[in-house]
Amino acid sequence: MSLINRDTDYAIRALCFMAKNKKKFISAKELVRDLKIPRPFLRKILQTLNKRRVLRSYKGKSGGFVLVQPPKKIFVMDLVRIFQGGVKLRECIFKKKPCPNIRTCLLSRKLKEIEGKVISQLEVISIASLAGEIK
Amino acid sequence: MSLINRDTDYAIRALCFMAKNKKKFISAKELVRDLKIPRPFLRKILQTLNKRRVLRSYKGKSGGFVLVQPPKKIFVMDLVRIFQGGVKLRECIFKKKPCPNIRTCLLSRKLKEIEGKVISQLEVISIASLAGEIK
DNA sequence: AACAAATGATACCATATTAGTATCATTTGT
DNA sequence: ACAAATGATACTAATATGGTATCATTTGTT
Repeated sequence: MSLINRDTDYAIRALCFMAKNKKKFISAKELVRDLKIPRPFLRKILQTLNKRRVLRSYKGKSGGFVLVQPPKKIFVMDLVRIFQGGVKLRECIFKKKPCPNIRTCLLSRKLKEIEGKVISQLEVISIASLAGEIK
Repeated sequence: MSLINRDTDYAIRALCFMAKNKKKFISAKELVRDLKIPRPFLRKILQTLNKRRVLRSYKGKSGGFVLVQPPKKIFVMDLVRIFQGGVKLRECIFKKKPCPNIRTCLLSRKLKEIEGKVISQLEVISIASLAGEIK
């Protein structure tokens, strides 16, 4: 029931590393060395971040990845959306039919409220705030 | 990533039903008929609720289950604890070693905060509040 | 005393999700 | 031309979850 899965987690770490090295291209190799994430796995994540334009990738020798936006403007919630499709704390068990139970729906309503609060909290955690070492 | 799994969900429904029929013993049979939950599955849930003394069971012909406490005093968070072991929105990926990353731990701290808020919200949703039909 | 109707305990299976791996194609600086 | 980088995609393994099946025990009723 983790709010954040491994993809998101690894993405956050990679982005934090990059936030502190903004000057140059960063290759998957460097990230693997620093973050100790399995290489093919990290590459998949970087590719996704590229497609979703959080990063921009450059092929070829001495290629790598660069942040597209400043770390202040990248939020944990963005990554949760990319890698987990958002936060859904309440999937209705009856996916197709309308809920047969009023009670269930009362519960749903309350869970939706909680969900909204969680989302708005994730929307203000920036990569910058996580990357800061001393602060 | 649902906050509530099926066990908890079914338990809530069963308890809501019982909350409205407090007078007599209620058998698994009746609950199955009303709730449309697979029988052996519901029975397992009722057994757990009995062990954790949310219900009390009575064997034998015309036996069944009774609520031990008033519905006002049974909270969704109690059931989440029973069936899901609580709410853990952040399992540290590095279970054994201490986290190698400061950033990860900064994130952990923020997620813990969110988790605490979620828990306190679940702690005030009572079965009574979910069972009420017209209200 | 026997039987039926209820719960108790427990072992099992099937499916979906998740984590992680492997492979080959494409691009590009030197 | 080659090496070093990313792009795309298919596959495998482990774990969690949802659900089923079976047999034992208890107890009211006749």
